[in-house]
Amino acid sequence: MVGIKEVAEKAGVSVTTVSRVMNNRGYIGDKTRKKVEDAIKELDYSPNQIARTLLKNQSYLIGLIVPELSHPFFSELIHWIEEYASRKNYKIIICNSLQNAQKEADYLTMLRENRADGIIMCSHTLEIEEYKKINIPIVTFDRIISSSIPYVASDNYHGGELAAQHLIEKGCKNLLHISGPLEFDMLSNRRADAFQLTCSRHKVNWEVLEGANIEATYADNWRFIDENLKASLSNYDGIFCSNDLMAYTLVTYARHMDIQIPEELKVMGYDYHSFTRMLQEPKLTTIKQPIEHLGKSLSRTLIKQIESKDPDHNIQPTIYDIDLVIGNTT
Amino acid sequence: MVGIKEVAEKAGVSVTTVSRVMNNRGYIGDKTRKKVEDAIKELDYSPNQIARTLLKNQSYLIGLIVPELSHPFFSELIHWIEEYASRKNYKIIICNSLQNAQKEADYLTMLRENRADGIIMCSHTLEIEEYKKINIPIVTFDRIISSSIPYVASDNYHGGELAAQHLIEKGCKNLLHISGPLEFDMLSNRRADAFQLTCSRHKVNWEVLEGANIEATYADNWRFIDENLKASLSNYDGIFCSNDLMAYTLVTYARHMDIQIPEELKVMGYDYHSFTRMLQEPKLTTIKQPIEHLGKSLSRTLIKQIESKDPDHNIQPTIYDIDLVIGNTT
DNA sequence: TAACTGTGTGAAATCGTTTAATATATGCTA
DNA sequence: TAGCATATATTAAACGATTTCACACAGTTA
Repeated sequence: MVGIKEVAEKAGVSVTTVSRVMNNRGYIGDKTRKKVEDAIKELDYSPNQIARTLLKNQSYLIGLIVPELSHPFFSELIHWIEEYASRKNYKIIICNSLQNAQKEADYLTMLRENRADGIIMCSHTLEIEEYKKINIPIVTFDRIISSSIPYVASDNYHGGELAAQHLIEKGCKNLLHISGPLEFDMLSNRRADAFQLTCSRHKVNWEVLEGANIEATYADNWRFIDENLKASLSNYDGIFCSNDLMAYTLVTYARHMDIQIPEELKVMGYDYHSFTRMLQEPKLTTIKQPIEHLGKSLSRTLIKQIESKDPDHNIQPTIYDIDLVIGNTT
Repeated sequence: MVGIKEVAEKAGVSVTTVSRVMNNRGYIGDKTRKKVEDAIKELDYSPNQIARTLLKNQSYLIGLIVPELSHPFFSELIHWIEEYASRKNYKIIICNSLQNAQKEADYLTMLRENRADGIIMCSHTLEIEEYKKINIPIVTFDRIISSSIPYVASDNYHGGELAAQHLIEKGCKNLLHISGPLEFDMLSNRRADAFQLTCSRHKVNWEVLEGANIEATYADNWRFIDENLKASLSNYDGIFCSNDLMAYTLVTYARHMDIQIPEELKVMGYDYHSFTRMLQEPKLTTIKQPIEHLGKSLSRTLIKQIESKDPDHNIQPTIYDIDLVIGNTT
């Protein structure tokens, strides 16, 4: 591929002059500019950004690590992350961790070696120390890593509260929450906290069951329900699932067991991503995450951090409120 | 960030020696190796891949251009593209064209300037000439650009044929095909070709209506059906949609019009991606694309092309067969 | 006329690696 | 003792851009 040298040669000027024309810097005579532009066109010259990156130490590259990119929630989140980033001229390298700690660590190493300008972490399988030591601007989704690393999240506590309140208002007396895995200290765990507290406050029976995993298919969810709830399902009159896919599975499972939804059992989900919006029957009652805001905010927060001279400036967390979407399952 | 020079200084050797230790090249004494490794560890040295890329002219970067990354078909395709590529140590830059020609052209320029090793094109809004002149290894999905550019696709013709045959076998006499936009010469247009031919061969009435767009939401599809088929819907007893989302919308629309599915109208989709697999009611009859094979094959074909010395070697197209998945809408 | 200002251009250093060419020391063989 | 293979480490050029500094020339000002 032709470089700036060939262009300079063809135009009969120095490489400095070509660089000047390309970047509109310094004085350039009209005739010289013309000569250079002609040479660029004729040789179909394309400036080598790699060389620029090396010199300037700025790659305009953002690493995006997600637990599963084909999950409807994350694919939608990625959409908005990319939308904002591309408008600001940043590129996104997509890293699919599959919740595998080794893969996640490898991706971090790769991003560091390739001098990514920043990292958006939506997957959290490593210890906090691992993230702290990579020394690249980071913003996390749904997890607090340290006070110097900003995070973006929706108001999970409020989400859990709204869900419990809604079920209670609808008359439920025996509630169950099927939560995500609680082992890592993620902010989505606040849904379970709020759920418990709200139930207790209203003197309503409650239980929590861990089992709503991101990577689970319909069949996985079905199996989980069948193994853990087959016998006890009729004990509950309201179930709040930590994601819509589990809620959907539960609704069809319950119907299959001849339990009337919502009369005998009310079911709520969480997310309201493209799958749920598309779904017409049932229309799930769920908590809507502001995915567009979350995605854009992740990009915005990271880029602001990258471009601010003062590294400790603006590391405020951003928390978006959620909405209750009422369907016909409650 | 520390460079190889600082490491060399700390270890009391030359940069060449450090480079040798890193890459296991040439002779290195045990004591020297130890000194270097200690220095690397102590300084937390991370080799700069950008510099390597500049020198070797190999970025291990693949540009992936898709029309809409949050669409269930493409997000699943991306999953498998990434899966294969990451195993071969390639990185994926994700480019969401949104079917916008300007955005697509900008992405191509960006990938060229960043010296991507190759490009996977799943979005096709530009003229063929534009793709030919970028001079980077390309593989396309679902479109033939030139005889020197390999493509991967599923057997769209067979898909259209199977769909028509199935509806005919089920007794349909008046068929409609809601196709994708036919303006660009994409291989998915073969579905419409095969549909027409198969109908004609079996002496069955048929029509084709363009309107199944990738970016369409449920509401968009509903509006399309309402505007174009409201009056004529009862004229048909079988409709083959070019994607599952349109088929799903159509099923709910028809039911809303009190048309019995499948008794009065049989509906088929195309894709069988995660949304359709998750969906329990209706269970769509559809044509299953082998998304995993398609994604891996896109990566494999591109990487083979990148790594082969002979640039004209192995530009065979790859075509995967499809399957009929029978649900309860036919 | 000397100093200054505005305009236009080029040589060379720099970013962080790899690698070909070269140097040096050691031990072995003829 | 020269010749040679082996082992180890270094020097310097290269990759393709940007940028600092230097310089040349023309016109203006004091």
